[in-house]
Amino acid sequence: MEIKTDLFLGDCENELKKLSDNCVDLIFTSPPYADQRKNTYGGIHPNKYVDWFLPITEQLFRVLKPTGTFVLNIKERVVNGERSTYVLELTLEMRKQGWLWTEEFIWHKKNCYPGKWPNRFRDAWERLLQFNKDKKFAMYQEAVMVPMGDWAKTRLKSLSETDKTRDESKVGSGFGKNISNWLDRDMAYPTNVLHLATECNNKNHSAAFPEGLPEWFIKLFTKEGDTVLDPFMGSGTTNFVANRMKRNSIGIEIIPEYYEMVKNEVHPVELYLLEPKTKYEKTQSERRIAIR
Amino acid sequence: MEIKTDLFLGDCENELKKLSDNCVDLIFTSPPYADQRKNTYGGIHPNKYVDWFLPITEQLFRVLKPTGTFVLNIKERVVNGERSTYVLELTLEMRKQGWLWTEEFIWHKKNCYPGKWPNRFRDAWERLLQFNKDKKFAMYQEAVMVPMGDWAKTRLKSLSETDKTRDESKVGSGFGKNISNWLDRDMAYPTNVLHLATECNNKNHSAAFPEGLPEWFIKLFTKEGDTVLDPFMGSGTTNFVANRMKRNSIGIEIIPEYYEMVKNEVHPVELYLLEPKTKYEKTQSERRIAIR
DNA sequence: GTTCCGCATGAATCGATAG
DNA sequence: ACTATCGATTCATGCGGAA
Repeated sequence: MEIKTDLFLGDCENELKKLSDNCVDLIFTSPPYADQRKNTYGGIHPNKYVDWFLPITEQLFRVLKPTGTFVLNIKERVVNGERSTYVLELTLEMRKQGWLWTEEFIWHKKNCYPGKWPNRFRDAWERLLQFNKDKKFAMYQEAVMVPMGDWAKTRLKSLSETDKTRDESKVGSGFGKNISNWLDRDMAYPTNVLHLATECNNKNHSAAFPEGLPEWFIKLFTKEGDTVLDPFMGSGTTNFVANRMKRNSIGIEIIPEYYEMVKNEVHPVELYLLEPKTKYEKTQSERRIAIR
Repeated sequence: MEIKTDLFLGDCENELKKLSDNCVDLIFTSPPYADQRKNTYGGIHPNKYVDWFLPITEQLFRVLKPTGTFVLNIKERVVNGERSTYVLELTLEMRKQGWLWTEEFIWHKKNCYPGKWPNRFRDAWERLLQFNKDKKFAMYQEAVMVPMGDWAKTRLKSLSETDKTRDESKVGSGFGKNISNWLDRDMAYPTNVLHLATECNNKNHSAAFPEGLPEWFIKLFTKEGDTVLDPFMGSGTTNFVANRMKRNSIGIEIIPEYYEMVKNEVHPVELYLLEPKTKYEKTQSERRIAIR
């Protein structure tokens, strides 16, 4: 099976228009959060965020297959002592576009950013909003099952050592209580809470999320040979993981430095490049170059 | 210190009107979830939920002290394959009433019940929405500190140079300067993700949440002698915990069976009853009976 | 080979000060 | 008044080198 990685350099909304309808099985992305990453992405004001994002979700709706899934990793920031509401508003507006808000997964960030404030604790979670076009969508639950033999170990591992210490310090939390219920099973299904640490010691590139995050959703919502799209590619984590898992992938990035970096790191045999017309003066079909 | 537990039997909105302004330090409650089925307890249709709840939150706003906090335990149900949006809408509408949406805590239900659906995993989390009247509110962070991770033990031996230089070089957020402040620290501040198991072995009453949940928020947002309100008392978990923790509490319950059950279980010395006027034909002040 | 231990760093937030 | 910048504060993790 030949696996392709198509990379687009340019504005997300514009580049998406070059994709045909119903061609993507999974969209997994983490857009720039409002007023964050100002130094790189310029920062969208919380009040403008929904207006900025809706034209993009409209394109995403178009390119997603009817059986496909859109997973949006996002978290609202604190402004003036209060959580911004743009994620809530965005969800409501996306439903008006036809999206179904199927589920909300929680990414529990085991090693969240430190800090202390008089009225707030550390923020240790982010949203993973699942949207679909149709009530019927592809889902391969078995692919993310946890082997039962390792269940206790894995489950305990999912709660970090620190969490365990804290559990034991509580009275009667009895974590091992229900393990006996599972002894006669081989595999267990996971829940909608994911326990993952952020990757903070990656020298080359600092990804917004760990590889385990897209990996889990790629397993769950696609099979080999399917196509994964990340319209805010960044350092390309989604695309690298998709490639490794034998899924085709499409990445869109507006910052040339990131685009170049990903382009150079994707395994050449499996890379297709689509650069802006202005750069090479080629037609769209000509611009699809397979490097071998 | 004399600790009182005031119980009201009746409709939540009506009973709340009997309370004076700014008299409550913490509101902790888990309202009946929206339900399509009619004629069940709390069988409010998802489409009507916001309209039904807003008059109640208006009263809650009135009775809460300016320094007080409202913690709402809620989770939207799945209706027709989709998550209902009433919690999102409620949050937005409450802000129009003057509430500040300060924070959203996650209750990770470690032992949620097994189950299998073709397009959905087990729901292992619920929201704990924190609302305030003012940016300044009472918060006792030290009361909920947790054991620090093991890393601290080894960390303290070294006092490496980088810890100091990082601050001097001013590279983003620093660790450095005041390492001596926490040299002997063995406790850390928690995050906004709570790991608690549901209580499944409670014979008498099936509580919506484990005692650890109100306990944590009562520790965090009140001190001894303060007043806690649960406008949807149910089996009285909030009130029992508050009482044990030497906080006054108020409970409102519309179902007589629940009301009677809680009334009989609260320690008599500390119980004040406020029953509907129609039942005993007494004035409000007369109805305040201390049983000793 | 394990285990241990040092270490960089991460979608942060608040309050004060400056333009 | 209103926005922009800056300093102060704080944990946990996985990697890699050492024991």
